[in-house]
Amino acid sequence: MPSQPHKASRLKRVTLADIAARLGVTKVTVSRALNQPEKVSAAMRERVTECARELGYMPNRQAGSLASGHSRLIALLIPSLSNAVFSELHRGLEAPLAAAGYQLLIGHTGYSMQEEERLIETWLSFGIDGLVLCGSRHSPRTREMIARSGCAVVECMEKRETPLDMAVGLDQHAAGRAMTEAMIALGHRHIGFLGARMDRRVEQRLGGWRAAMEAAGLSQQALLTTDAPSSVRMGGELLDEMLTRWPETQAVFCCNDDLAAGGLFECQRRGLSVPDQLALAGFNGLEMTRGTWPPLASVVTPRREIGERAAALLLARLSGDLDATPHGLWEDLGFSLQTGGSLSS
Amino acid sequence: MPSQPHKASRLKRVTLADIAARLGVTKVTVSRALNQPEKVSAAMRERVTECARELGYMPNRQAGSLASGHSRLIALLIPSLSNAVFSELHRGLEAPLAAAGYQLLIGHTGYSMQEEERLIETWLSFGIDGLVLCGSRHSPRTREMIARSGCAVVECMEKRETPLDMAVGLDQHAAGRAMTEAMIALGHRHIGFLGARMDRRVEQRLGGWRAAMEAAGLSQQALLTTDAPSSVRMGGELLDEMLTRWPETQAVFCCNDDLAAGGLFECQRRGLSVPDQLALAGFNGLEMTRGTWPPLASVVTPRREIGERAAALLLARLSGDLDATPHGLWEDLGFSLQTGGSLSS
DNA sequence: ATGAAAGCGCTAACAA
DNA sequence: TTGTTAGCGCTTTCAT
Repeated sequence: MPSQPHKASRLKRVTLADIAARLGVTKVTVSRALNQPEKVSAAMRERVTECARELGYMPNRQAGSLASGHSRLIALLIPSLSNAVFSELHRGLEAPLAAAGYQLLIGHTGYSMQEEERLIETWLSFGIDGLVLCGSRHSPRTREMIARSGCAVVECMEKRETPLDMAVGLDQHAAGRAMTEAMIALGHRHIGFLGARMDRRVEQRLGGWRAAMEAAGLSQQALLTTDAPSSVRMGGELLDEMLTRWPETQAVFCCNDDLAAGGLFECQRRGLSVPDQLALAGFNGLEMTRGTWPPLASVVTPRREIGERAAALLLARLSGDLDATPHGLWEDLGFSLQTGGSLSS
Repeated sequence: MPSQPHKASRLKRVTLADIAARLGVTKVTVSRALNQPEKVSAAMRERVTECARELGYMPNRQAGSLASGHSRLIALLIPSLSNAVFSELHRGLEAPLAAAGYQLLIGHTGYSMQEEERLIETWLSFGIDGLVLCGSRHSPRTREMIARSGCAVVECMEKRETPLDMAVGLDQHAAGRAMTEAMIALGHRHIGFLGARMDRRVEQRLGGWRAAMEAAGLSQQALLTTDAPSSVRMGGELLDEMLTRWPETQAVFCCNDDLAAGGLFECQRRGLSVPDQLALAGFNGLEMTRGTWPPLASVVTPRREIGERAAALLLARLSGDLDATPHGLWEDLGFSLQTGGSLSS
């Protein structure tokens, strides 16, 4: 590694040894006073904390982790920073993990398995104790590294019959099917599907739409997908194309709420009334769906609860409650439908 | 620290020593073959990489960092995970830092100075080499820890006359003023301001609105703010209240695009035509503003460029180009106005 | 309640 | 090109 002139200019680091020397005790005592205060006399505790404060001591956790073999670090890998779904997953994880003394790291994969692999390699080499992943698609090397490391893992969001270790989420296929069935039940026959950023979860939702349409004997013709990132604007463009190609369309199921919001704006642009002339539904039930006009119908997914449950599983695993949380565990947290609004008045 | 039964169950870690023993050389040689391949014979390089692969070797970066004194880790602290502004800042940082061999850590402060302090303490104790912060408000302890550590720092987004080290962003006050002046130039007299999540940047934008209104001799009465998080829904609620209390309002400047989008939906709910009956503007110029109908007027901020510039400054500092990047440096990357659409047809 | 010794896995500086 | 010697700062035993 190259030299680092900048750091060279800093003050010398204060270490346990400095405190120990100043107090005429050994490093062990100082370490205990700071990390296991009950194992040290009240007087000593007092003197050590006072001196640490005075000198501006900051522990070196690299050294600590190296010596102890664990870091109290848990990494969360999310596909997208701007997708509110993952920020709510994060919210669910953060509090319980922090309460148990774990620090949550956030990594950004950009929906790339390769980037996921790179990040996991980095995190593992920094000694993380646990890992939270989104989805169930991982490279072979990712699987191998995780297995070797013995790191606790939870896979989130989608159904996972054979998890790497533990998994918690919902059945995206069933959710897609349920919403489509609701649309059919409202009397719609020409129901289109709009999908962007076609990752596994979106494909599962699409599968649900297909299953429902097929079961009802309806045409699966009005289908438009793109691998490009999902966005409000993309929703408008896709809906425009759909209405141009299949003008008979009565209802559109969008693979997420951003797309559906864009669809809502496109309807305004065209002067189409929602839901009277066109019914619209999204997926995830983000906060936004209750701020649009009309309110957006959507499949509400328990993102935050998934995070909370994932945290609980991780903590159980890390604390050694092995029997209570069997490997291969899969928990289904379900979903619910938010109808009305953009679907029916 | 508590015991860790889970990790105990894993395979023994493969270390440099294992490879060295197997090859009948010393650890140093193996370390060199892996990290400074040019310092070792081609044959040796070959044997080492092969053996490392075979044994599934994964370096321990805690040990490496501890020994070398640097980690090649840079932390980015963002106030909100779901705000697209910060995800684009991240995007700007990521590529250049990765290209230079640095790993970017993401931390989430939730707009809390205290959480920022806690995170910085954690990251510093894990030996980060650089730090990217949003904004210029930091607790005294945060400043002190950063100073002691000698860690390179860039403060992003807002104007900063006296940075901790380096800063890059834009003048939020001037941006707020410019948009307000544009609204005035369009002939509007009753211009309201809507603000949520009143952090420093939003306060500066509000200050810009005030300055422009005052300069034009207009009333600053139509002002509604809340400390609650910003959201589409909140935008609708605030606009509803504003139009109820000040029915004469002709134009509304929202402190960000989410709020403005909510305002757009509220106008639909009320059957108000935008911009004919009410003009609307947001702030940031997110992708979304080009997906609404009508397209949303907004102040376009160079978030991505700020990230790229921050990365460049950090790398310059870390590589020792001290003279080229003076401490106390502040770079203004400006802004631009996106008008038309929701502001005027 | 405190200490002594040993070592976590790696890299830096210097030798050969 | 490769090896030797010393740590980095902390936490573990195991003693006392």
